[in-house]
Amino acid sequence: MSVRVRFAPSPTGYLHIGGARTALYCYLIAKAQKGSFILRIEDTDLERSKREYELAMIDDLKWCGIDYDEGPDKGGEFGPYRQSERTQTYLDIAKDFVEKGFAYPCFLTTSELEELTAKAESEKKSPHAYHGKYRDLDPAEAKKRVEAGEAHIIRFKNPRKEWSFTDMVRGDVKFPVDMVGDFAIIRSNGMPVYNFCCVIDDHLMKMTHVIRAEEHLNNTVRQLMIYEALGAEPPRFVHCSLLVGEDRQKLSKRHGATSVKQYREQDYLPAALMNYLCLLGWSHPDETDIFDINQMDSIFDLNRFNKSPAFYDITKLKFFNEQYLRALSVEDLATGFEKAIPSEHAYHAKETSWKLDFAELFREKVQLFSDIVPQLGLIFDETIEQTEDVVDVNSWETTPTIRDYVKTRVSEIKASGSENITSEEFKEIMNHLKKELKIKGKPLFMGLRVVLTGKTHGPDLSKAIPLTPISTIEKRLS
RNA sequence: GCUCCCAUCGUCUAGCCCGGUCUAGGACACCGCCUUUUCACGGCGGCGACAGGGGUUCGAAUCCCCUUGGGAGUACCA
Repeated sequence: MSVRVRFAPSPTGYLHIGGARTALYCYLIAKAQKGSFILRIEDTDLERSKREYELAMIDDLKWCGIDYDEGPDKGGEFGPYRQSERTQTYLDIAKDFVEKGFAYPCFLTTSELEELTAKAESEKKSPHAYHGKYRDLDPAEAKKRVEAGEAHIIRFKNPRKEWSFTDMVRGDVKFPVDMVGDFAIIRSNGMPVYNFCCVIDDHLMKMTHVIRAEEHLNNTVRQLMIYEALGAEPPRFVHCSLLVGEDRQKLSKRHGATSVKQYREQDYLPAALMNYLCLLGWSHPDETDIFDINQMDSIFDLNRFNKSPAFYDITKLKFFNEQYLRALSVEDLATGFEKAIPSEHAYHAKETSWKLDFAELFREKVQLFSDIVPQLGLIFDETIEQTEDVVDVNSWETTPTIRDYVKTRVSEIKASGSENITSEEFKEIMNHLKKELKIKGKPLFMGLRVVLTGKTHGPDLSKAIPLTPISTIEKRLS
């Protein structure tokens, strides 16, 4: 039987970094086994789910390079792939469950439930100890009350036995009899609940593997019960490790940039992000770390998951991004810059050679700008448009001499109508300083750099200066 | 509280299943040197870990138990 794996996000926000990693794993496993990868939208929580998020998620997945075979916008043999469009299926099964005694209507009101939960807490009992109040109500009477229109939910009747399953990452996992109570499967508004829909769909859509993060591990016990009631064989479960922040807690919004969208906006390269994410909880058999996720084929082995939670470290992400940035062709880099070039450089940007020169210059210097490296737009500023004086111009005694001479030459060049200093002219300036003024070594290079850029490090001057408008240079000299 | 899961350098991890080849390997970060008449890249090197305690064994990072620590779940969220 061919492998079928699904990624089932809830459209309640933008695609999360953790979600992207899970999606990536699902995608890679499906690919490695030549199976199918399915996108299913779990939007049964009417209040929180929004169509715009669904669209944004699909868009982000596309940006990540994670392509699925079946999904809400693609269709497929087992659709629809949006749970809100499958409500009747769930309701029919719930009804069947009630008739067969696997589930029952519960008339507990929200306030009653709160009271019982508080009572359980004070008695140091498990909070679900009282959820089964209507469990043994006569079915005929329950039916009568439901038909009379009394508010109710449908609860699953916990068969109260021990459960266990073999997780492909965790190994054998056992759950005790009273781990959960009689949990809800249909809300009072008539909408079904996650654990119920998830199992029904995984069954109906013929999933062979359920791959998700460890936060769902405990849900498995409820799901196992539903599989049994359905008379269905559960799929293979793969609970991979959680992504955590610096406080070691589950990665969430408060940890900073945690949505894929934010990295897109900062121009991170998707291949770099995927490569990094792939290694957070999984290891390559060859112990290599830079690799193309699309060239893994059967290398992606689900026996290589690490069980412990992984810290999402942006410093290391930046390293991956740098590696990918360097590997880009000069042409691709130049294309990437196009949108980032400020209008005052428009005359430059028209020249392909200028763009290529700049791209090449940039590539050499990627590391230098590691803080802002992903942001091509800002790179431009850092490389060419350094405006702040961060260094004392007089830290070298030769600096004033250099500045005076450079000032004179720049005025001359400008007077001749040039918009920038050519490499030849720059070389002449260097030679003059060297030969006529006898300045050499560090004072020469650093002096020139400080005079021209106001900083003590940056790209090779002979390359950067010809790319800088003469007006910008003049401003710095004044 | 209860249940489940986890535990190798600061971080991501290899090794663990099938004990010896591990004075524990790689990568990020950090530090140093070399290269470059700057910075960076690159090369070389350094710092740096088997949570603790008991077993089992000739031998344990690897197997077993306990302790400690961390995390997740405990919803009419997913």
